[in-house]
Amino acid sequence: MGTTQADPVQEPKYWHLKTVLTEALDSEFSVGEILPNERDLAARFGVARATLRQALEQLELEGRLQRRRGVGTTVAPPRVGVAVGSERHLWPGAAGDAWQPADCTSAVPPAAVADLLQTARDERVHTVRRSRVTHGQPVAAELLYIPASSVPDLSAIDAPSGTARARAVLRELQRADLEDQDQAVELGSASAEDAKELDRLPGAPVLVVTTRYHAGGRTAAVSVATYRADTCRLTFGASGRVEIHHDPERRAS
Amino acid sequence: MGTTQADPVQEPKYWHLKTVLTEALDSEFSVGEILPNERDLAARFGVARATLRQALEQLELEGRLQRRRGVGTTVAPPRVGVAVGSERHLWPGAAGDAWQPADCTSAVPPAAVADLLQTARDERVHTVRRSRVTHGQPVAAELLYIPASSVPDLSAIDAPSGTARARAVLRELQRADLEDQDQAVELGSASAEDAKELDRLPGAPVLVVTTRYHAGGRTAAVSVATYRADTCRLTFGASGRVEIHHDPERRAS
DNA sequence: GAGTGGTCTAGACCACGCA
DNA sequence: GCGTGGTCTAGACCACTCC
Repeated sequence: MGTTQADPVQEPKYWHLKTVLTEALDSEFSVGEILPNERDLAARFGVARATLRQALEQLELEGRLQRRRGVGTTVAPPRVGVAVGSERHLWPGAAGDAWQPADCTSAVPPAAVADLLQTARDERVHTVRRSRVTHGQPVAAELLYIPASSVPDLSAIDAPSGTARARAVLRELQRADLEDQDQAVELGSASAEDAKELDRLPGAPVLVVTTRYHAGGRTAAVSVATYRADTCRLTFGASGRVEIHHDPERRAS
Repeated sequence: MGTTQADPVQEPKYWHLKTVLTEALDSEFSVGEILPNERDLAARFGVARATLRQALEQLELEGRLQRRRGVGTTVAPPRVGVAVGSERHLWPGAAGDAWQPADCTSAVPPAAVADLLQTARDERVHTVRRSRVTHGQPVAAELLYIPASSVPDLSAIDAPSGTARARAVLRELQRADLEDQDQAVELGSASAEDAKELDRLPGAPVLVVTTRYHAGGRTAAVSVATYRADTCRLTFGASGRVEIHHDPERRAS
């Protein structure tokens, strides 16, 4: 009855690698430092490159590493805390918000958004693109969906598209009374378009924040914002910011 | 102006595969249905199994698929909306919350948590494990860190560990005035321990929600909750729930 | 034991950033 | 042009679930 076995419980190699690398990152590397390339690292650990990459991918997902094609792998700084839920009762585009309007067009929203807006599935709405930058780095790309009925007085004289129109639409939106807003966060992967704005490859993991703005008893606007999951920590309802930590991996001893 | 490009712009195979599969899922499959196995699918699409897997991994990440070793790949139901930020001004363990206490021990918290708690890095605190179940499925595992000073009247007579003690600690916590709470969400990967509770493999993507509870001008407790990223959509501050949609991938036309 | 997804290998070529 | 990470292949074996 030998349960005595020291049981090398078949921990996958890439998992063990991840542990080893994590410890090395904690003790022997400093932020911004570049790691040896993948081929060298794989050789050093005696594994195939694909296996090493599996470990690196997880570490990048956890925000410990940053990899760039043609450049190399570097040690990532701690995640940035990004306030997402603190400006309650504020319209998008309110003075001093962190977003920069980029463009405005008109389009039929995805069915899911049309349902949130309670518009017909083939109804065109204003779409405003905005981007959010922190510490000089792009952290989020947003698409705002605003039914024409939410900005009834939008002047036809304003520019038909572009940044100017984006500002005009947001300005008009401010005139309604914002009653409430609610948000949801889920994991997604960057579309080709978002990826470009976020300086990542398509498919990169993102945190998708969907916000509904309520006014006049209906949903006056919907925002779909995609945040870089590797570099961002979304904060909700905090008063003071605390710049601290990461590594969601390690728990109690 | 030539946006006319037929430009075979070198879209990676796995990306194209993902698109094709997504469309197939939308039109030809229903929730719960099982897909052909990976070897067959790969053959059908004329790619290596590894390439097909890259596409499946992304789809699973986006909550469209569910894969289980030894079983197969099935079409996942839409993500569940899980209320996370609505019970403001409520202590963990308040009557009717969604959590079920599982265990309670005492341990030195990770440095990051000790900093949040403003305790010494080698100070032991109470740690309460809880789990959250929705629709019969486990969706989250939580670790609560509670300094002894937050529950000063905890009777030494209570059970030294186990569910009973967990309840006792939470009960004592209610006696303080909760002044505020703030939360942060970030992407992480499941520890071996969490993975088991969440019925996933270690390393599975999770949304890590860190909550600080403020009372008496200090941080009275810290909660680190890990939610299954594949199945959960975290909702904040909503009044009414709206069960709708997913696919954060598709945006405006 | 049969069939599934999970891990791993040892190669190859490609896209990109930079000098 | 060189070195980097990103994609892809065609195999192999393993861990798991279910019959």
